[in-house]
Amino acid sequence: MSEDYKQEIRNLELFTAMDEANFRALVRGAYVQNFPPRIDLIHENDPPDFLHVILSGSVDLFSVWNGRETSMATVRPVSTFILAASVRNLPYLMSARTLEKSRIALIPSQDVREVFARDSAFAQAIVAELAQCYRSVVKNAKDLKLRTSFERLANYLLRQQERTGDVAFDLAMEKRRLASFLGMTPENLSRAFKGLEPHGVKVDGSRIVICDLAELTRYAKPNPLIDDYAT
Amino acid sequence: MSEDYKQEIRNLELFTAMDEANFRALVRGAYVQNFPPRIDLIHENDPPDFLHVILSGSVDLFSVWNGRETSMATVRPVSTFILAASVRNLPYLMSARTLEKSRIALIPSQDVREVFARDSAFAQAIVAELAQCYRSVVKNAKDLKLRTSFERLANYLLRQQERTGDVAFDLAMEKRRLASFLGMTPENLSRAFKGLEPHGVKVDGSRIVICDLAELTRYAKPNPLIDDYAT
DNA sequence: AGGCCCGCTTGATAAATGTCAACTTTGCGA
DNA sequence: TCGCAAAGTTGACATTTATCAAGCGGGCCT
Repeated sequence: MSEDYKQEIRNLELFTAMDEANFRALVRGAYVQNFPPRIDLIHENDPPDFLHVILSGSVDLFSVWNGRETSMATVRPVSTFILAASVRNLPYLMSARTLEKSRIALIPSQDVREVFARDSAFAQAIVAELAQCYRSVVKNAKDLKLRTSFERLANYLLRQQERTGDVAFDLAMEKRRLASFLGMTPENLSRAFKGLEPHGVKVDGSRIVICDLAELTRYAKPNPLIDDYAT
Repeated sequence: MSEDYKQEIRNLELFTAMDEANFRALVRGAYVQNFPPRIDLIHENDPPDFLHVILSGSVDLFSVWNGRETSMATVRPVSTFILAASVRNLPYLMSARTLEKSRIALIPSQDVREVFARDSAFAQAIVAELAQCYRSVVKNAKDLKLRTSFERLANYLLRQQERTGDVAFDLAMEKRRLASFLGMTPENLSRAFKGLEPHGVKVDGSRIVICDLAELTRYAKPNPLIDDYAT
C-alpha cells in the first residue's frame, strides 16, 4: 500500500490517536483495491475477513430477506464499514456493493482484533465509532417507526438541505435507491415528491429546490434526536 | 451500595474483566434505587448523567415524535442501558420507564468515561457490548423494512419459542406494548394473531401455543441474520 | 357481590402503501 | 443522430395498516 493511502487512512478519526507502530502493523497486511461499479464486495452472512475503508467512490449497504431487498445505508469516503462484525468476529449482517468506481482498503479483521486488544487509544476510538454507528441506526429505526413515508422523505430533504447548506441541491443517489433507503417503493417515492409540492418542494429530475423552507419544516417537524447526524 | 449489589454488577460481562481498583472507583459514586412501576427514569434528550444497570424488574425503552410513541426495546436483568450515550456524552435518544417494580443501579457517566479512558479491559468490554447493541438494532431495522407486520409477529413468536425452549409460553409483555414494539397498532396485533391461526398458532389471553411449529416456521421464514439474538 | 376501569377484540371504514401495466424521459453507445 | 435499455412516472387497483366506535371480559377496589 502506498504511503499516500496509509496517510489517508491514518487521518481517519478511528486511526489518528493510535500508536504509530500499531498502525503500521495494522496496514502491513492491508491492501488497496479498485472496484468497478455494481460489484459485490461483501455478502451478508460471510465471515468478516476484512475491515473495509472506502477511499473514493461510494458503497451501498443492503440486506435481503425472502426475495425482498432493502438499502440500509450509503458509505462515502473516507470512512470504514462493517466494524462491528470485524471486532466481534461475527458474520456480516449486511451486504455491500459499489455504486460507482471505488477504491477500497481492506484491513484483515484478525489484525484489527489483535491491535485493538493491545492499543487502548485504538480501542477508545472504536468505542467512539461504534457508539456513533449505534446511535445512527437507532435514529433510523425511530424514523421508520414513528413517521409515514412522506414524512421520512420530507425530513430526508431537510437533512440534505442542512448538509449542503443550500435550498437547491441534487439528490445524492438514484431515486430507486433513495426509495429503498427510505423504506418505500419507487412509485410511492414519486407520489411522495408530488405530495410535498404543496409543502414547498420543487423537483426536476434529480434537482431539488426547497422553495418554502419554513413550510417544509412545519410539515416535516424535524427532530435532532432523529435527524441530526452529528449527535 | 451493598457488597451484594456490587458483586452482581461485577458479574456483568461489561465489568468482569476490568481492574478491581477501577471497578471500585466506578461503583464508589454509584447508588441503587428502587422504583415503582411506570416511573419515568429517563427522558430522551436529557444529558446522560448515569449509566443504568437493571438489577431486578424490567424497563421499557421508548421514543416519542409528533405525539406518536413507539416501544424500542425491553431491558431485563442483569444488563445495562444507554451505554452509547454515556460514553459519548451525548443526549439520550430514547426514554426509559419501569414496567414493574424495579431495582436499578446508577453509575455516574462521568466516572464511566474516566475509567474507560484508563482501563483497557473495560474499554474492550464496552466495544463488545456496543457492537452487540449495534447489531441488535440493525436486525431490528431489517425486520421492520423487509417484513410485514404479520411476518414480524410470526418471527417474534418463533424467537420466544426458541428462548423458552417450549412451544407453549406466556407473552413476556402486554399485548399493547408488543404491538408497539413490533411497529403496529393493538388492533392490528389482534388481527395478526387471528391471521396466524391457520399457520399453527393458538392464543388464549397471553398464553401462546405453537401447535404446528413446522407450518409457522414455513410461514415466518426466520433468518439468523435478523432473528438470532446471540450473534 | 357489584360495578368500574382498562385492555383487548371486532367490525366498518379510511388512509397509507404496494403492485402491475403502460407510458414517458433520460442517458448512452452503436 | 438514432434507437435502445433502464429509470422514472402515472393511473388503476389490491393489499396492508390505521382509525374510530362499539362491545366484551377480566381484574380489582369497595
